[in-house]
Amino acid sequence: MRMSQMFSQTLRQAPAGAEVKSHRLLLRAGFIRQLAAGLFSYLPLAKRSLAKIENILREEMNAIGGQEISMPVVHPAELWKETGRWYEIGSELGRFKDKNEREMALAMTHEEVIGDLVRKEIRSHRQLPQLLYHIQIKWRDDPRPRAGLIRAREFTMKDSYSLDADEEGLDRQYRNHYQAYFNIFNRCALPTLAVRSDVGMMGGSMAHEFMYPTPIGEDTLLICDACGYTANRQIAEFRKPPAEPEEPRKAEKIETPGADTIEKLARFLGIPESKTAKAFFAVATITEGTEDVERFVLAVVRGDMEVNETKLANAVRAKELRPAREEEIRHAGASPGYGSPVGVKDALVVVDDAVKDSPNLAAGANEDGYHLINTNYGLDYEADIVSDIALAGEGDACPRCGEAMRTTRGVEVGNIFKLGTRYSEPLGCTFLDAEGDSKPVLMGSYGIGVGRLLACVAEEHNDENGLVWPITVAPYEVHLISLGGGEAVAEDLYRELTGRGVEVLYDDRDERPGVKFNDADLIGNPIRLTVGARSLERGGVELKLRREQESELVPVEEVAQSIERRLAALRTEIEERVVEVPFEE
RNA sequence: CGGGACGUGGCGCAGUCUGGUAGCGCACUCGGCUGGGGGCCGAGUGGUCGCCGGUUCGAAUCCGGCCGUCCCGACCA
Repeated sequence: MRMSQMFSQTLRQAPAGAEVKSHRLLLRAGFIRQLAAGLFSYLPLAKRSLAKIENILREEMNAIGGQEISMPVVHPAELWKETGRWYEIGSELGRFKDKNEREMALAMTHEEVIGDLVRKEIRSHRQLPQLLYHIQIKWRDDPRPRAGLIRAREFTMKDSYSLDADEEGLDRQYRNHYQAYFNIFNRCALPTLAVRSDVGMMGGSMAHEFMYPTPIGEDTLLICDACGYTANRQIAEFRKPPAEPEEPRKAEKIETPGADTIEKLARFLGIPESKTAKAFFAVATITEGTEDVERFVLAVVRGDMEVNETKLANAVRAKELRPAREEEIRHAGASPGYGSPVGVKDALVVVDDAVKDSPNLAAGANEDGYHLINTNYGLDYEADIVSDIALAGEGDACPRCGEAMRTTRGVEVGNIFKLGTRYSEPLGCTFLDAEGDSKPVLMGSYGIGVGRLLACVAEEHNDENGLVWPITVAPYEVHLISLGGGEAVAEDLYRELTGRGVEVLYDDRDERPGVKFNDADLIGNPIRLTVGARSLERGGVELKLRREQESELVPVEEVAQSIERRLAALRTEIEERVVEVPFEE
């Protein structure tokens, strides 16, 4: 491609509002343009990089038996009503009516449509297993799009769906994806971690998220460097520091004026926070039968811990969970700042397992200005549910090996879910097994955000001058610059290299050298060739890797060979990153 | 949805407080010089100042409403 004819232009300054590095650089280098919040156009450079990523996705999906299909972006509402998601999902689902006033949905994901295909096509266990995938646009009306391509409203996703007759088959497909995803991210030179995760709106029994660790990430991860345990904070477990064994004493009400936080209470009583109980009030939306009801939830953790709202929501099987308002708390007979399960009515009481095993805790008396000392689970109050509902944090002990864990932030670039029968049952996706019994198909779903992946690669590979693409994702392999006196040789080289199948971006513009060098650095193709009177006098063409400082002088007639050698080396480097990864459950 | 900020040529911004006929840098066009890290000189093109309404002799500027964009939070895969 000749830059004199290329549609993309570089920008000296990034538009205001682009704060994240990848967003700024992709904008500045002419890869993307924003149309509206969370909506982007992909210019030629981005389109080329995306095509490369998509090909990697295809290769890895095909390698584990995937077959590519394509499903619509617009779906009839009926399908989404069948799985219940039409009602479960809020404004994030795009809805509209067609000209006949039929309700339609914009695809957020494609479980419903796959399910519809499966129930129409799959009848026998002989047709299983299957792995179908497509690369398609999704619409999620995110309440807050941000960070450019990292969180867009319209985005392209590779999603695959596995269909199996039994648990072993589903497990195999899940593990295949686990490895394939590492291969994909390694081939894109993007460091990632697989972490155990919450199943969220997808439903199902097991899920992993593939996280690119970066401070701009929106998720918090817990990592144990000693044994390799990794988990999203939403579900991360940890070993809770055990309480000192004591004989339970009799609860006693005492005056604690102004001690409406755990910190103040502990200081007032002269005890550690671990000797107190913390109450958290929430209202959960729970589906009972066919109805959604709101339940008041009183959660209790030990004073030295925080409530994990995801764990709490899962413990009560809530569809939604929000903090309670003061009047709701008072209505239940509790008192904000002085709350505990003792004496509250009409509350779903959830107690963290550590509270159950910690004797003689100071807890609220449900009366402003008063606490109870020496409360004991089982003596002073009971719970509807005892479960782990505590939030893991920096330094907490690993649930597996007990070593201190650390936290880091991450961007989710992919996820894998064992859906089981979450969709096949409501949609009636059944098959006849070898015994002639009708059984629901076991499904898995596996997603990778293509644009987000591109943005993460950009986020990882850049320097103060611009992007530094890995060879597998770069829009072009070679950036050829002609300077004064080098035009004729550059033209010849451009013809020769493209003739040999090398992807060359050729800066044939009448620009000053500084402009050309800066644009080359900004765009970030891996190899730069510079031809000018000065280089020719010294005996040839300058060859420089984007990521390195020094250039090498190559005689004109050896350039093609030299380029091919360099490209092969860059590819080998990437291939060496692709290794087998042990499955961490 | 809660909090905050911003909206002025393609991009980055000033002007708004204190109302008086819209400006700077970059980009773009033409001419000339220059020619290995965003160069210089000269001449130009381009803006209903987000939209609607109000106040006023007069509104980018003051007032009200709306829309849009970004950031923090809530939410979410």
